[in-house]
Amino acid sequence: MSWRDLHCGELGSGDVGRRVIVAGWADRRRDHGGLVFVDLRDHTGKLQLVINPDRAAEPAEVAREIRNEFVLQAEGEVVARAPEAVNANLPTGEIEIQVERLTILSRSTPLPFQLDEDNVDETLRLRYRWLDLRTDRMQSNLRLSHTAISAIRRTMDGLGFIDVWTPSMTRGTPEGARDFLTPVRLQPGKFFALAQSPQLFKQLCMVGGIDRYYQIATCWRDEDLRADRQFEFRQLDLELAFAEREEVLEVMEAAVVSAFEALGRSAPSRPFSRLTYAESMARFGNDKPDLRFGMEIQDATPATRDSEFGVFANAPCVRFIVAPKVFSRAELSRLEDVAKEWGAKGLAYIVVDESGEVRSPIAKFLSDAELAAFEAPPGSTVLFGAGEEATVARVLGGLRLQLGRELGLMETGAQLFHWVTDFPLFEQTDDGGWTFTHHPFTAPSPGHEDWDESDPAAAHGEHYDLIWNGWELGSGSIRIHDVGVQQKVFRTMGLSRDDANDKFGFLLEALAMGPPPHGGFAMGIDRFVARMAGEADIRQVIAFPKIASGSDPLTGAPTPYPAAALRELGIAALPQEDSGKD
RNA sequence: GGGGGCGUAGUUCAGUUGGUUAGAACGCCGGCCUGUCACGCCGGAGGUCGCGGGUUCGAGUCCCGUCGCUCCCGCCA
Repeated sequence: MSWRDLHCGELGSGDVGRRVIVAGWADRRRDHGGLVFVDLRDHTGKLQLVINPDRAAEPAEVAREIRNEFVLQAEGEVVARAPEAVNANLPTGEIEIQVERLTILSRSTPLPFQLDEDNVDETLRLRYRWLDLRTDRMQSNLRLSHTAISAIRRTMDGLGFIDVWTPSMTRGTPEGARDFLTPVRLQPGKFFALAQSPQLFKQLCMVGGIDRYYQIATCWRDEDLRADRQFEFRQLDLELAFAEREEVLEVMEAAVVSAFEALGRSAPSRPFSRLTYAESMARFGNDKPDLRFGMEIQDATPATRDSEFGVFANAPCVRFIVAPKVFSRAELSRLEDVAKEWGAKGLAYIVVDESGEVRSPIAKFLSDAELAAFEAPPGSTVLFGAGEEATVARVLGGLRLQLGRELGLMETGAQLFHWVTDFPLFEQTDDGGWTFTHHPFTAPSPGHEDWDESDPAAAHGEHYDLIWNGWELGSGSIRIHDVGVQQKVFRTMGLSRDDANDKFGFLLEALAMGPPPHGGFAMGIDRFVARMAGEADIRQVIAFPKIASGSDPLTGAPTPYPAAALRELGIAALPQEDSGKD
């Protein structure tokens, strides 16, 4: 004997005459004094129960006690509603259950918030997440997440990948994000770190002959939380032996497309388009360009080389974007503030109004040839960046995105996926040293193996990012499988031989024992799913997320821990200083 | 570490240039109601206006501090 014969949303007019047992939550009770209606709800939908005291006296008594979110079991006949009583807004609206037996399986106190209320404070929702999970929004998000991830898993399975579990507790890597540390009783004074990613283990799987590895891997990073960042998150993590870049990209495209198809969405067309890092920086001002709109950055450096406008003539780089709007003085002043936040000293502009007339504080310095070079149609504004190339790119890239949002240019409904490739292998640190752009295991591009260790700026790596409408979904690379090259990368980073051996000795050893060429990828699954669900933050697709302050309002974690227990772990908590005092 | 926004019944919100008893809707409690589906009608309870201090005859409203939540920058190999 089971609690129910079928789900609430599974009944229809074809079931009329059946006698069924159903169970679920009381979504709403409408008590007419005699007749009582109850909407019974589960994850499949709602179903109307009718309790008629003339037909069933005992259920009518029970129905009086029902309150919102009581859990009920009802037995009765599926009956067709009279035509005027059909509810067209309800999928089960043509029928109802004429209740003959009604049982309250569990009761509920009044709820801390209404499940049908919009804009409920998120911390309150998370404090009572078990209630929030009952809402259509969360039901739909978690099911969408499952559908997408299942499809991706099936795709990976079909392509010959096997799911290999790698450790959560591993060795700390102080040069990455901050680690979550785990003390261990058997090794007092020492710590495991929670894995920031399975990177090294999946490479070791390749050395171990696994051939094709994947995992929906949980990763932990002790950094500030954001709308798209949690302490712990999942990534689709994969690695292929004997792989060239094209194979990795094909696998990722197949995975992404399969998720779209599983959700019944029109999938992005393959192959995804490509852009080099240099091209992306020049045309869009960043390495994760939003291609849903134009307003591309254009170069004016040659045209302004001999400009009478000193700012242009003296700048190593002059670029501009043309916005399709005539901005007012006040708007331009606000845009200048935006530009300054991105590092500009000011914002030069030329307004070309609807009649083609030019309005600009700098126009008098510009020759006709210069003005002609900007090609601004009537009804537009040219915005300039002048200075160091990196700053100009950042400023104009920032303005472009800001204006794209403000002018609604992004609202095209397009789902644009593309690759950014050919990243520099190294980038300069604040103290003048060099560090990896992606991670230290990325292979140099063919022909870039002989970089100058004191000035490696020109070296390109076999690194690629996957971008979706201006969001970085993930990144990957062909890895180094030559122990000498790996040692050279560590040297370029300023890591001594001893340091490298201490931290990554096991990798260097493995690379010395027959590593196959290999490469892979990692994609943020929660971010991907959040976007698929149309959610602005990943908390809405995670069952029990933390809030921005880094705590869990449901359990109250993290909590202090008894000193005696800490002692056993070989650690002690420092006393917390009063805020506002030294 | 820095910057912006928010904080008023259980919930979502309103609250005028500072003004005397802080409102609405939903929810909750009680009563009535046999075709509703956001059921309806009548009645009721429910507020340290986040907290502390200040200005003022008078503060939800102005000022200072603080706490909480949130978004962003830094950070996230």
